Amino acid sequence: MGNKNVEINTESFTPSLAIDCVVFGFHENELKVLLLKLTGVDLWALPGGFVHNDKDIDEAAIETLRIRTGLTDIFLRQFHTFGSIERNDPSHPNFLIEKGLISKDLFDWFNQRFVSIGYYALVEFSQVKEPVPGPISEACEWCSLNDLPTLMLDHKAILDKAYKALKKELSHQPVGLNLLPKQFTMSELQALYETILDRQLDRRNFRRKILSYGILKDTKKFRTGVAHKAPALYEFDVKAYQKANDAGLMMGW
Amino acid sequence: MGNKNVEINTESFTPSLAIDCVVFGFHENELKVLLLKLTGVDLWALPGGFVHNDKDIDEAAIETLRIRTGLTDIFLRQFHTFGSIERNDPSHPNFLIEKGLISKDLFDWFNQRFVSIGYYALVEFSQVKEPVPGPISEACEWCSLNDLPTLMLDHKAILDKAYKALKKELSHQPVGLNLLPKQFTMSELQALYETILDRQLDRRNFRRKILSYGILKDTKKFRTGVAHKAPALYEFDVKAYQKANDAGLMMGW
DNA sequence: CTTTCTTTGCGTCATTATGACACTAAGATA
DNA sequence: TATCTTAGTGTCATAATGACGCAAAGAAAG
Repeated sequence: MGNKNVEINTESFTPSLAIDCVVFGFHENELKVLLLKLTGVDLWALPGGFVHNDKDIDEAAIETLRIRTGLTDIFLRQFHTFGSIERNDPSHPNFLIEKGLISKDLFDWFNQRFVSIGYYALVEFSQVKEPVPGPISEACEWCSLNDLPTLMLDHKAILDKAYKALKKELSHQPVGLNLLPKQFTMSELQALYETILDRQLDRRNFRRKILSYGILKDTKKFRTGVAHKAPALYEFDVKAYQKANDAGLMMGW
Repeated sequence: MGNKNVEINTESFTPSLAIDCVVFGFHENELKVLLLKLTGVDLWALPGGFVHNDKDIDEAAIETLRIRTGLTDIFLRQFHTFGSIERNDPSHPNFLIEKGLISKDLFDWFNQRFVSIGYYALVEFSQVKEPVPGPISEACEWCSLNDLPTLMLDHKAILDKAYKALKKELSHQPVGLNLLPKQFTMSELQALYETILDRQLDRRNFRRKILSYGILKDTKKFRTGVAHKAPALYEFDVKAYQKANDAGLMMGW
């Protein structure tokens, strides 16, 4: 079962090191995460990978994202490194072999102690047309944060920590450019904030505050064809957005 | 020169992984960092260490701190993992051997690619009586952040990032309990904040704000014997402090 | 075509938080 | 006793925030 697919040149990887990516997307007013379903088992995993000996760890994250989503130039943030000893489940390599996910010659590699560097990514949902599974997995899908399947090892803990980091980031940096399409309505932007913060916000106060940052550009266009009054379409003013991002703190939601 | 001292059982360490600690202290209105001076060279380094195969990475940081300061129960935060490929200077192991800092049989170990997990620690300056150097170093001293010596490899970058992280933390969590003695005056607390933020604060507004958080307890005692009006002594209300810490954000300095 | 309903866009108002600054009291020193 | 410096308290104007009202723009229903 798919052993042939798994060709890992373990020689070229830095031992003990892994990276895991929590890829967030926003769709239908829900936060989604990109997950891989292990082949033949009802277990899911975060997209991840190993670190090349002669590459930055950031490169490993970028490469993982490219492989799964096809996207380069993704918003990425390292948020935590996971290195507790319990995360290293000694039965895990056996499990992988039993399920035919890896071949026996990879046992030693997977039997190491791994420390995993966690990254989270923000991507525009619609840009990821067909996420591709890896050699160990049979599916790569967006899963709603509110309805997650069972995750491998400590991946649930990693995901939770990433979500917390994202929540925190939202209070200091204008998140949104990376999660929304080019043009969007005020309501859509607010929905994103409400979803991430998991809290209702007053419509009018939200508009006042977000506009006061001066990072939005009114496109003078309107979303038509939808019910009710046609809402104005906004874009991010990329220049001002970057400036606000560098300046940092604009907190308080 | 001191080769005898360096006995590292590299077998028991997780390969490729190192940890570095940025230990902050506050003394005479200055932020200090604990640094080690390499033996016989005018180069300094952050206290650090390797990770035992069967220990959490956090343990490695705790152990490093214990060895250098004698303190257990230290405030510790993982803030970033450094894994760029440039940080791995291939001439570094040679340098260590040339200077007699390590013996040749350790060459292979030090010649690996290392990824370093950065922690910062906050300690009460006076509690660290006599910081102890390691096998590679001849001195362990507090150095003022404003007047740092030349640091090894990318340790300056690590230190800078730690300082930034501390600054950020200050806006969200009540830092101070760990950096000040049990009892302190309002001015001393303010000086700490001003030092970390590197910015002057209005005396009266600072008092109002910090008191509004309800994390301070008036001890009803006064610092006597000093010049001018005797200032009141405060303590942290540990319970309220922890609560504020858990609740998170109270931002805005 | 008119009414109804929902969403958008703009605004008000009271409360709170913030920054700037004045004044008095306490205690050491001259 | 006068002087000087720091501590402690308060004021005031302005900015930021939270709660909420209302009219206009359409789509849908009658």
